[in-house]
Amino acid sequence: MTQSNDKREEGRKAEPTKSELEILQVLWKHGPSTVRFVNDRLNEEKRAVQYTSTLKIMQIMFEKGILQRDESNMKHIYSAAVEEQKYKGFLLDRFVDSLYEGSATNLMMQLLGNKKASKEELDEIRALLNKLDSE
Amino acid sequence: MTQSNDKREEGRKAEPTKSELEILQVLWKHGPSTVRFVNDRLNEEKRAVQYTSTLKIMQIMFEKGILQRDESNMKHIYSAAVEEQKYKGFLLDRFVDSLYEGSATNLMMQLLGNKKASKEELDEIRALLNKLDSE
DNA sequence: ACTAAGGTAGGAAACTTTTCGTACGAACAA
DNA sequence: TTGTTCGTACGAAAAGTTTCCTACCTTAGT
Repeated sequence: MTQSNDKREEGRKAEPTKSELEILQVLWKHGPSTVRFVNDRLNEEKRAVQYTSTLKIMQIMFEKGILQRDESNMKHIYSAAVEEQKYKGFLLDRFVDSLYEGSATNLMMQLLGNKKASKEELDEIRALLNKLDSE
Repeated sequence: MTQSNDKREEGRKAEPTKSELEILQVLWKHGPSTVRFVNDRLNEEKRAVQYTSTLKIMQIMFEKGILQRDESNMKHIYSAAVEEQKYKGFLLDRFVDSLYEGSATNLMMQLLGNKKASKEELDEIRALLNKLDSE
């Protein structure tokens, strides 16, 4: 056996659905929260969604191991079980693989050509490039 | 009325599914093709999939306006109705919006920090940056 | 004319994801 | 104690996606 048993399956967050992603964003942004809180944020920032719908999805995510929860109180407190940067990196890799044949550069090209980046952002990127270079 | 009627709805390719994306890739890469050809490519490069399954999905995509087809022959010739760069740009925007709050820079940071880019790629990016700067 | 091969079309079935109705428990105010 | 509010849990319905079975048409070979 390697290091992976069937207890948590660290690496297998195969397909985060759109809803799951929205919920993760809220938890990453605001930290551990109740279902009520998450649902309110979704309704404010995204779209109308019923309380029990949010609850259901969060329960499912909990079962999948994407979320953790503290059940010591009646109001369960949920939090992301996956690290934001790691997880986004994982999704990014998949995205790059599926659309740009795995070439981050291709994506960059597209991004830069897209006028999505302002002057300041370009400078920022340049700075980062230099920083990476000197390492 | 503006210029949009209900005939084609240019802008509304809401949710490309995974399968749809795979098919688009094939068509972008190889140009106008028969269903048979696309299906063969999918089976070679991706995964086992039945001919009629591919057919079905391509028919649906046609109805959605994502694909065009030439029916003058018995063997319909399908092609992408959406431009590769434009469409990928669209998907990229959505991706950036949903994961990085619309900040391309944030994404870049992640990308560069991810070691997904090699030395040569970094140089390439730098070159592109300079080119953009002088415009 | 007949058959075989290969194509399209349509619909049913299987899965997955999302939404919601309902039941029920705990906390609290009157 | 009783009623109201707010929470969880469960399960079914609804919607979307994917797969595949079947019917039927066209072409080419015999």
